[in-house]
Amino acid sequence: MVSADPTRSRRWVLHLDMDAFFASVEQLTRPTLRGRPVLVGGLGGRGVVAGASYEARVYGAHSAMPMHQARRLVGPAAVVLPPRGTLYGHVSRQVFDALRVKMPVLEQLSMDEAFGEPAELVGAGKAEVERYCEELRALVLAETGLVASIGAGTGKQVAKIASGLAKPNGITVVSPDAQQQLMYALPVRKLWGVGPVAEEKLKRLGIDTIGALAALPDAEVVSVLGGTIGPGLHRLARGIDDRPVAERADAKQVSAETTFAEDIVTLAALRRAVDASAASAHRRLERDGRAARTVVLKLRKSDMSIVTRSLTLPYATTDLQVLTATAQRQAIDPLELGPIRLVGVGFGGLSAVSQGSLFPELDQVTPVEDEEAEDDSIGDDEPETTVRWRPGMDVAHPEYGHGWVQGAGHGVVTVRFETRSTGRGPSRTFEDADCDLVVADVIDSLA
DNA sequence: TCTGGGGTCCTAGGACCC
DNA sequence: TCTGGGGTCCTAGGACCC
Repeated sequence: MVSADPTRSRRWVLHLDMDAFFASVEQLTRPTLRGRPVLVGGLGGRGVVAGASYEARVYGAHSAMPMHQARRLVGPAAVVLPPRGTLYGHVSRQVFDALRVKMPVLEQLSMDEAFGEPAELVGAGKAEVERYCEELRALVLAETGLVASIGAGTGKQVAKIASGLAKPNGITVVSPDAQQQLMYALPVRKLWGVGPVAEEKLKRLGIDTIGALAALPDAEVVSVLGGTIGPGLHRLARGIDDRPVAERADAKQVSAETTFAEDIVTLAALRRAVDASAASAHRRLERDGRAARTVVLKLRKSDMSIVTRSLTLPYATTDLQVLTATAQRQAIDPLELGPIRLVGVGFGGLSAVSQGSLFPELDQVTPVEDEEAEDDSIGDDEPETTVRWRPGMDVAHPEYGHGWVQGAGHGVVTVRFETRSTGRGPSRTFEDADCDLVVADVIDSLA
């Protein structure tokens, strides 16, 4: 075993992971849902679970599972809600802002996960690390009302595995001498970077566990997993993981994509979808504040294969018309390509300043002919009942306050009036057209 | 009624430049 | 007269992560 530098080997890396984050935020802000099996995700036929409460996991539901399947597993008690991304982002910021006070350097992996490597834990013992993690958990709970689990170990890989073991609502500190025993027994898939493909390759060689991978000669690992990925994974398997914890750089691209309930089969329909995706990605670009040079069009066919086309402009721009036209230029007629289930537009080559063009003559955007613009505009949505209220929406009423739509249809809408601090609130039913009921800010549900 | 949406990184070929 | 080598940028696809 290589452990060259003793100060390195005594560092502690922490991995903090919010428990069932999306579902927990729903249960926090909508007290009626506490203790109930909540599924957050797409409601349509092609939706998948983005978050499942522990009450839902008991039935076997988990994230990335098709929603209809999760629903069937959980049964009639299931509460299915559309994601409230803005709210999760807001709470996520609360979590990590609070943590940064204690741990200034955080490597955030997603809305609900981050690594930390606190300087004051260098050389600390297990009990001290546990105390520290308990303080972090208390901090998160006090700040947000939510529960986080934390794993600790000599490196990122072990810390991440440890936080998985700590869930729900716990702490797992893996000391250096316990590390190998723990790791070697785990399936190789648990290694960060081993997905379905690498797992299958290793399986064919009879390599099922991290220990078996660790025991393989270097050369063999390289021949199976490649010269770039292979050596890194081999080191991780052997418990060598001195990757530093560092703040993430700015995003390299922003994108927006949509899967349609029914496949797109005409060019006109594809054009409309590209317009919508470009506009949506453009909103992200504006929030980001940078300009883009490269425009990527992504199409997923009905057989799930992905086709991408990209074009790089001579200069970076924030201009919606230019970016949209560049995306449109890359569209492929579904008559040639086949039915399309997903359309996405991404903007890359992001640079801080939006420069004017050095070559204005190149800026002529060849307008895309809007062939068949008129036809085909029916049939992409459900029957024309202007649905004002959808389940899961945040609403407000002058008398009852803030609430959320539990059910809508047949000319009436049922609203549960409650927020984080109210406890379980009353439900009331209104006429669809009731003027007192208005759409409300999702953040108000945290009150 | 199969399989979301937001990302990262790597590979590999061709164009182009010196 | 049949042929270099290195570097960068662009494009397309794919594995992987949460």
